[in-house]
Amino acid sequence: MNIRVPFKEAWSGEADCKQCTLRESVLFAGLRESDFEKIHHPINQFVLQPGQALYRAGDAGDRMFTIRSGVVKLVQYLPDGAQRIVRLVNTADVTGLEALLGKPYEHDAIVMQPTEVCCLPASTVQALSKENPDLHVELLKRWHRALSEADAWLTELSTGPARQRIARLLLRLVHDDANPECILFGREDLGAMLGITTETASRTIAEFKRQRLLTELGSHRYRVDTRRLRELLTD
Amino acid sequence: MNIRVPFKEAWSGEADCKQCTLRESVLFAGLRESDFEKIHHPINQFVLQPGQALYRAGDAGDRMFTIRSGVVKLVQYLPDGAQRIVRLVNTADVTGLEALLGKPYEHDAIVMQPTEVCCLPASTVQALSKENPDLHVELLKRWHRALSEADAWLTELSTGPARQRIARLLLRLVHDDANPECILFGREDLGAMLGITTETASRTIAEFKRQRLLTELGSHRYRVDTRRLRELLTD
DNA sequence: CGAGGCGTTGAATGGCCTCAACGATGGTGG
DNA sequence: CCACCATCGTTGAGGCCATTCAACGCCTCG
Repeated sequence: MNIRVPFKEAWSGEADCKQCTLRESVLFAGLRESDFEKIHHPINQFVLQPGQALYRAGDAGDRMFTIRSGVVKLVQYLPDGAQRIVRLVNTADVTGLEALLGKPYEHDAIVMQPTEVCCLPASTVQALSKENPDLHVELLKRWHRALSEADAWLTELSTGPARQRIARLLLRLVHDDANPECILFGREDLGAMLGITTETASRTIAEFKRQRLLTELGSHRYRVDTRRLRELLTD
Repeated sequence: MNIRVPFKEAWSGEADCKQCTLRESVLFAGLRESDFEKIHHPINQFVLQPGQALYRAGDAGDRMFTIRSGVVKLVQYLPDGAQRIVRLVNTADVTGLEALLGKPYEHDAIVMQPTEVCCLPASTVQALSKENPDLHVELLKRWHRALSEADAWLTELSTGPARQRIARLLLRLVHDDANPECILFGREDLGAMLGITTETASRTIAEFKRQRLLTELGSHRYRVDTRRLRELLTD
């Protein structure tokens, strides 16, 4: 289904980390002038399209990825073929941290929207982090963040009846409470995130629309009635 | 229900990390002779009894804990009171890593069996890790391990029907395939781990016993028919 | 001996899954 | 430009599985 793309086809340039527009929030935020001189391998940038894989579970982990824009899903599979989306990776997040320890990737990382990524060779990050404690701390923060996310997915998105799970997911997807909009995923992905079937996901979303908890704005965009959704969770 | 215990009551001595019997597998495995001199605060050891809390969600995170023996559950709560066990911490694992970043703990850490712990002040670990890259890597490994566990709990223990979840949990609890025994938890904890009710947990365990997939050995110990359990997962 | 905690079991309900059909949408090729 | 097909979302019917509420036995402990 999802085709792995030779990175060449998606290559979109060589990054200038010093000038990076995400510099504030990005892994390399704490780098000093002198550190940049130690980056010998160029940092490449890519653009990927929905359905393409950033990496696959089991691949030798030799690089990490900073998401500059877009969304990536991390997918794990059970022996019987069942799949579960374990986490989402958003703008300014780093994924593929396993590479830092020389371990193979543990998920399929599959792009859900057009996505720009920077590709950080594990060896480069290893070398830099040996001498720069700030980067060190920054790495721990990323790992902490991933773990918090993982725990939240378990308690919020895999607990209770389907309506509550969907409600919690929607509230999670709305970043700005003043402008409560979000982009919703395909029903299959919804199911894989919440541990329910695509039909149940579809039915519940449809029901929310009828109850005007959701208003469709076109092209997968929805307005969310956060207040009533929250009520639904406390009753 | 679970009472927080002033650590004084459980205090069982001051650790000599150099002579630690877990030295091989423990966080401080990579420490050099010279590093030990930098440990100014003593490393305290404690013994806790089932039901006691190592720490509580929201507590200021100022120390991390190495489990020397026993099992600790990490619990998260939903606003409506529902609770979920998100991970277990076993012998030689470290918990409370949040403290390293100065963040409050994110779970209740509650002891399930009589448990020995070492208490590592966050400041000590921070200081040591600034200068010792081995400890640095060791920390990343712990974090990686926690994250892998978290993902596995989601895909293996929170996916599919109750029977499969329990089967997967049992297989996970058996460490030695040649001697397939495990210690089983209370039904309430089982439910909280798997996202099912205590009744369903009880019913399923009882059914497994009737089918001789499980044989009770007394005091929560069970013999597990790993082969037939695995078959159950692939059909 | 009584009380409370824990595991088990029953009956009934309801929610979710399965299987199936159908409409809408969007991209492709004639 | 339109017919065609594939994909995706929706909806229905039926059945199973898990939940809910309840009762009961067992054990430990005060």
